[in-house]
Amino acid sequence: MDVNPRKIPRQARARATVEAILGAGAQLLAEHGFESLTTARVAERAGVSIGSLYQYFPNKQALAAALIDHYGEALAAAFRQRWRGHETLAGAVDAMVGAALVSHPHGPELHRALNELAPRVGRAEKNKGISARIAGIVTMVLEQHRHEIAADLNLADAAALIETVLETVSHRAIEHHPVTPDSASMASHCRRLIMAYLTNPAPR
Amino acid sequence: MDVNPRKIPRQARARATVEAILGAGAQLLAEHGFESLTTARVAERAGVSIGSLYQYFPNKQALAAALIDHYGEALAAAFRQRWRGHETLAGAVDAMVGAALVSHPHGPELHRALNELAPRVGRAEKNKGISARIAGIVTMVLEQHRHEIAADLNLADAAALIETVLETVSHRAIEHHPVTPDSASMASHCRRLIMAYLTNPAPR
DNA sequence: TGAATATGTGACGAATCCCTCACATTTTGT
DNA sequence: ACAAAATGTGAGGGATTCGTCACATATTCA
Repeated sequence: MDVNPRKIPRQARARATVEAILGAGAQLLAEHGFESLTTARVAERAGVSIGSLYQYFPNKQALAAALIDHYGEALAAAFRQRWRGHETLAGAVDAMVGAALVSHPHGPELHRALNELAPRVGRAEKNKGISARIAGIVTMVLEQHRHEIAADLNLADAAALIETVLETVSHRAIEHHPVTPDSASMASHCRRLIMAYLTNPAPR
Repeated sequence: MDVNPRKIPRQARARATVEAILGAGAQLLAEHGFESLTTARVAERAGVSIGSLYQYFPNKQALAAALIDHYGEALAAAFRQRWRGHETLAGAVDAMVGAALVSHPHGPELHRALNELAPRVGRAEKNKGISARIAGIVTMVLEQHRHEIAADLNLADAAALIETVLETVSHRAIEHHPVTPDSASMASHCRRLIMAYLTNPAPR
């Protein structure tokens, strides 16, 4: 299945069309999921004709892949800008948890939908790459506070685990998990979880 | 959308038919996801006619809901049987992590697919209920080792966080996350994460 | 055994969806 | 200004899907 763009927009008008299509696709994907995402509905919401959509995206999967690429980059960029300049490890962890809890620039539904979608449109690696980049950022932050972290902890492994925890906990917090009292408490427990893990050496 | 079963099977033959339909549905859901799950394909894989399927499930959503109920219960039951009789907190945590890493009695794909599916067929609460029950089991385990756990930690909150971590980490470990070296290392880090969280009081 | 009930079948109508194509309109470049 | 290129349009073909219905077969029970 060819997933490459059929034609690149040259005029400003065409770029606006593509933007409108991507925006409409993101909205509908977040609202109703992929199985009820139809090319006709996307075109309608975008305010363009179905023909215009197929001029830039050869098929429905290509549209989905474009959405994953477009909003995945936005997510990683949003995360990168939130961890700079913290003097202490506690401050950096605070920032990371805070970032995870708010860093869904286009809503958690869209984030989840794109995650589910990626492996079905040949973009599994792309999405894993985003996670890996965020884990890389976390690794860098941890390195800056190496002296506060248990010496026997491998930073790359720890960063991968923390990235996983951050992503999921943020999802759960936002969807009001029944056993989770509220987001503030969740964030506080999450901070404590990560700090305890980082600063205490393995027992025995 | 009515999601209740249309008719309950009375004869053994009918029960076998329903079982075959549920089994086929689970297989296809895990293999290809919900958007390519068609009633005709489910019936074909189950070895029954399409008409038989519609005798017990009024529509496609009802079939999905039945799958969620059926396999959700199986998951909770599988988890409950793995935590009994551990003398130490470390042993209990080991057991929980191990359970999370293997307790997908019908494969992680099915588990993920059902999780994604629940909110779209009126079963969001059901799935949250399963998580809550697992969190409740974790709470009981923690209570049995109260003396080994930091006194200022609320056990219910901690259990909710741990349940979340266990579920996601197991997903990631199985799908071979790139930055995760291997499952064994993942499990070891996961144990350390949870133990550090539980046994160390909040700093300052 | 025979009637009543339960279960199984699969062709088919109605609805929906993906995508194409012939053509209209706008913009660019000379 | 005018031709060439870029962009936009939407009806409709071909394919797929959901769910029904009239009928066949199997089981139960008196």
